[in-house]
Amino acid sequence: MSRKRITSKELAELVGVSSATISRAFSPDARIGEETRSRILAAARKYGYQPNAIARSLNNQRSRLVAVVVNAIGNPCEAEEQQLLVHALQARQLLPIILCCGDHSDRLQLMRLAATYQVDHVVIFSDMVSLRDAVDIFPTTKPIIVSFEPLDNEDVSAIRIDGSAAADEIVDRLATNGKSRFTYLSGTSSSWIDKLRRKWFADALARRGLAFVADATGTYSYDSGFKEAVPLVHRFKTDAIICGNDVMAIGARDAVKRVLGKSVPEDVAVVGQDGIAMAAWDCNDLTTLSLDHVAFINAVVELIERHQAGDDKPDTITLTCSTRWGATA
Amino acid sequence: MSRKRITSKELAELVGVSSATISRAFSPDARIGEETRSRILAAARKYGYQPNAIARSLNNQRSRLVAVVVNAIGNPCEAEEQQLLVHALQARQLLPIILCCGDHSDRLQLMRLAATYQVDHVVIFSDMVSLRDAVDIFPTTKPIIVSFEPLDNEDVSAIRIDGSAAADEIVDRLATNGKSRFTYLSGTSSSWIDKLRRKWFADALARRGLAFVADATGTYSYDSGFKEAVPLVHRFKTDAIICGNDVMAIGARDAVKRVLGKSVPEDVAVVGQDGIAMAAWDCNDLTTLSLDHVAFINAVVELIERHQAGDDKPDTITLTCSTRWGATA
DNA sequence: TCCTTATGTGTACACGTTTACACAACATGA
DNA sequence: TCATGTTGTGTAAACGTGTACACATAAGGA
Repeated sequence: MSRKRITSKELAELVGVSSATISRAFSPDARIGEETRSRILAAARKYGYQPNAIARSLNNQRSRLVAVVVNAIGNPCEAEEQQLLVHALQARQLLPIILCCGDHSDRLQLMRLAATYQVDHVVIFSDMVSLRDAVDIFPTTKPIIVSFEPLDNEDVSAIRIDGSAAADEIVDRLATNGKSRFTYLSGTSSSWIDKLRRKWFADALARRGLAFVADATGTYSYDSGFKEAVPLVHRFKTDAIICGNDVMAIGARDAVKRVLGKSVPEDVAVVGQDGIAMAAWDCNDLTTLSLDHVAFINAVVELIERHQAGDDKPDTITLTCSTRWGATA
Repeated sequence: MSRKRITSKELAELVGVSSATISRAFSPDARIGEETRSRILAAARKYGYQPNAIARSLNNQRSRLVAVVVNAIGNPCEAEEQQLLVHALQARQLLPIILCCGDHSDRLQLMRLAATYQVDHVVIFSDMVSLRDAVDIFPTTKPIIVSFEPLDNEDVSAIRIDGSAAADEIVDRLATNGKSRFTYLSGTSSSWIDKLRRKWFADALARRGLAFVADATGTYSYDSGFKEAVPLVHRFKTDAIICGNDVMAIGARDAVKRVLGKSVPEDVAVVGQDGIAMAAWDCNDLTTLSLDHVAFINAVVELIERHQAGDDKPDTITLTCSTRWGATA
């Protein structure tokens, strides 16, 4: 019984006006008689007419679609930002198209597909896609990158995140508590975000004449944190594990306690990164280098709004991380 | 420097053919000379031409967009399904538009906005939108509903989930272990999904001459599980809390252990629902009524594929839940 | 009275594709 | 030889909007 959607020309016929007038009834600041408009809106409600956004986009050269490039949806470490962003977009009548690039075989093709939909903005959270590819695939839409290092490309806007001060704070407290055999558990081997996060801590250690005694690499997942922590403790006698994100930190803590039978933080301290909600749960109470997710998304939205308003001047906003002190370090 | 995107007519000019031939070069089974096609594809690569999907959608009456209506992105209880679905869609060259309806002030308007984009399919995970509204807003696109109760509308396809057998199993074991003062912690007061989940357990209890001694209502969140569990134990002396989802179960368990100082499951058993990955983490090891997420999404994708192929006959697929036995019950 | 200006509406085209139709060139079979 | 079919390509219309332009009407000022 699914009746076809009514078109502006058909509605015009029914109301007794031209299709142009229908269009005017739906744009707030168009020259149209007050009486005509209300007659049209009433008829639209009656017949279930809604302007076709696809046709409008083709005409306008504005789709009001936003490509959001992420690694995964499920992983809590990105989920909070995604949720905030989607809400902010929806409040502005923009629709998000999510691209999961994390384990997708051909990220570039996926991004090209999204590009054919003439998205108005591109937000890149994923560290799996290079800046170079992004501007290549979206030549007309300047992407907004979530960056952890200075960009050499002046055509893109970016949010830069600086955790060096917080890392320094954390290392300071750990060293004061007698820790000396620091190790780093990466989330991935290929990401420059991960490399820079490590560098914040490595620099803080260096300032005190210390260095990581060992490194391991996981997959940003609980299981990988659990598994990789074991040799760090066993073979390298670490007494402080810095993890690439909070989920791995929880995994590492579980391994230290359950598999190795050691206490946290007395025997081995565990530090996370991200500051996700779960870190504050009573059963976790994680010490973590945390980012203010709200400020972060506000910055992204700010850039999008400027871009939407036609301001093509790219800009970079820098945010500073803070520390959440928990029971694990 | 963002050069404008090249159009099919312009490319035609460059290659020396008509724009129709350009189009043919991009559709696999069109009548076109092999030599011409490769010449066009080479030129397309050279000038960065990609067909405009918006224009194609307008012409085709097929957008290859899929509206995915969810409560929230962040909440782990839905995230796994979302991730699987998005991947399946991307593999089929379909793009998901996520609609977060959970705490959105005007869900209906949000859905109407998506409807104007002429989405090909609609998948409704959220229990916050009624079937009636959905078919109303997407009259031309038959929605696929994740349903927990028999549908009275023959125009929609649905996945139905049946957890009664698993609930029976769980109640059986708890009763055998001497539990008798069961309580239910809902995730929301307004959802019929939640009501049906509760009914699975209520029926299982009834079969043994038992009934819930008290009810509480949270918000599907850790914090609400933590908070609502306290009075259930204190005032109602419950010895078995059935929770609306896993996250609340983790919160409830924490409250029982840390705030009330009781042991789980000896003093109070805690049961979750969903079977999310986190439930299996060493620190949680939750007993939970769990759904096979892969089978679930496979069913959704199956319905989408049929619909995409032009099969308009609605169908209902039923899935049965199983039990994950952990250390909390 | 006429000129000017504001207001409301219709006409026609553009946005970038896809595709039905027509047609030319060429091959095939009798 | 001609009728028939196949192949490759161009022409033109359609998809459903938004909007520049033209125009008719009404209002206001001299």
